[in-house]
Amino acid sequence: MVRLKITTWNINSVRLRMPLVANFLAANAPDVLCLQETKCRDAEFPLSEIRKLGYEHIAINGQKGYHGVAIVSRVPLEDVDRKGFCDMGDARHIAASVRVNDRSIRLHNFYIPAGGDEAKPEINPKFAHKLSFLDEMHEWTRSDELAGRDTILVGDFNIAPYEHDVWSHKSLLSVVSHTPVETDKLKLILKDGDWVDALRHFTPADEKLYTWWSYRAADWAKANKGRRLDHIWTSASLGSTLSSIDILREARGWERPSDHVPVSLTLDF
DNA sequence: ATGGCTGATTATATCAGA
Repeated sequence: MVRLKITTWNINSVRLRMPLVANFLAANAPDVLCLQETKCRDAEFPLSEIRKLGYEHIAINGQKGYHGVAIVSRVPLEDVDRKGFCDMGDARHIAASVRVNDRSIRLHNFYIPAGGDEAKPEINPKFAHKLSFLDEMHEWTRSDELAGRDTILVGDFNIAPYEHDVWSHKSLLSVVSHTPVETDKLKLILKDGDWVDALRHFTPADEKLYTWWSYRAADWAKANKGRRLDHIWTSASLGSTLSSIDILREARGWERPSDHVPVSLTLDF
């Protein structure tokens, strides 16, 4: 049997939090770590520090100050690709393939736009961008590029699609990340592509599941007003390989933490 | 009580996050 463990983590500045990345990799040893919000240019990415930890294969798509995604891996990465959804010049996607036995598994790492404050696309261009991004992503998931491939979509989707993906469904219905227009779009992509929502695959629908807790709570753990913004979806072809998931809640309590925690999926081939 | 915070920037206030 071959085991593959993949983690997604919105790191909120990879340079600032490099010590946390090192601790996480040492203790959890995923094969592949997908990062979002790296917040640095490619030339500023801490390549050598990560390589020293045994993760020698690194694909990055960065930009100055904001956004930015990366895939770091212990196993070779093939066919690295970066897509520019919505033609904004944003670094919000990077893809690479890993080989398991005789199968090529395609990984797509996403940082979907947050969408700003107002859930009204006519007055808020950031929310309009988020909705357009979802529409483009939907089209792309139906394209030939994905047809018939073993695929894993991961990342910070910035949407908590289901009632128990937020601390209060009622209070958040008008809050960007949980409004019906965006959760409907995400659920349509999920359904149309026959994707497996790996976190929910292992967790009953009525059980609360969060991957993000705001910095603004006086005591994040006590308030526990979380949202499930980070996701791992697999193609149906990988359904039988899904073994377990892990949401590393304790990472939210680390010193100078990201507001997102690492989310991992283990697959057995 | 969703913003009370956090991070990056040719900074000392502004933008972005969500």
